[in-house]
Amino acid sequence: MKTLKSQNKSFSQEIYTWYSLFGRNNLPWRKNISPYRVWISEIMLQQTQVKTVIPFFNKFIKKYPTLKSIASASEDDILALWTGLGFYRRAKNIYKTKEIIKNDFKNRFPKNFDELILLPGIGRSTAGAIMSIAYQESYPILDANVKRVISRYKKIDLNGKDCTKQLWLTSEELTPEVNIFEYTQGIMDLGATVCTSKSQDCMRCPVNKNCKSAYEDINTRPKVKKERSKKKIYFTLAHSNDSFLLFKKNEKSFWESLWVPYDTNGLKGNDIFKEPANKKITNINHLLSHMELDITVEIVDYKTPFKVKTNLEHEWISKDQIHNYGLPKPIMTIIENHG
DNA sequence: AAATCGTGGTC
DNA sequence: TGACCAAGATT
Repeated sequence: MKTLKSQNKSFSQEIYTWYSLFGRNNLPWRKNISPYRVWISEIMLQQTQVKTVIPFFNKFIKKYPTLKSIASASEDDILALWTGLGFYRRAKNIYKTKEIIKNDFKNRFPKNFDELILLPGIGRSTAGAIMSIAYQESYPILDANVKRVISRYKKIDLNGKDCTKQLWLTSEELTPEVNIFEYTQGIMDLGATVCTSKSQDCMRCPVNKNCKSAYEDINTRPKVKKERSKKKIYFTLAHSNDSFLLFKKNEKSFWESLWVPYDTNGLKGNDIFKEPANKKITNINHLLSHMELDITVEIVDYKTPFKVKTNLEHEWISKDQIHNYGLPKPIMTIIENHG
């Protein structure tokens, strides 16, 4: 019988070995690993670069180091720690999930994939990451790194139909039963440092031998051509005695549940404000992923805070308390710079 | 199932 | 410098 046992190590073994030599071991969520910390980091890392997440993760963990410590946190508490990070639904989902874990799991972090994937904000990839990193059980992931690495390795067209299904099947095939922790971290590190979206350093790649795209100058990026719709927003930001009048945004749209100035809804003369002692208008162009905001903010200064006649949820928030509230980045910037 | 959901890194 | 895109999930 012809035994064609390959002299080469398998894909996962190569990744494992490479990780032990070149893995990024200094990332904060790779220290003191717990299911809770893995969960928080994985949520923050969704569609967000490592470099961006690091300070947010550290700040979050400093305030809420454990599942127990976050048990009684409010949604606003969690949103406050998300200010400036974006995709604020993630923070709301962290709130929902910790409530579910508290009420339905006796505040013990779920250990099964089937339980994890039912939790808000945890999809297949995040559940797989928690299983493999926190519990060291063999589950595939499919984040941007894995997508890129295996699509090049197997030459899967990222613009093709059903490519997501193919990618998941491929990720399953390549995912090992053993050393799952190192493999999962390793393939992400490989995608982040060697096989990046803008450069393919095939010379340093541990799986270049069987890679169908090795040393090819290919572009595996999917075509994304999205028109950004434009939206005008008119805010009136009342300020007095170092406090700012903010309203909780309750529409099911962007920045939901964050605190913003009064939205005049495009009406020039607004109803709930008296004539201010001083006013100033600033204009900001702010990009979201799917739209372009043209924000006009009229900052109106008053000698003393006044009672606001409205049914809208609102508060006068002092500057030293502002960081306990969830605000969109551009609004936070305006407030920090005013005064 | 295409749209929605943020912000900053990177070149 | 504008454009791509990043440890995706949800509806």
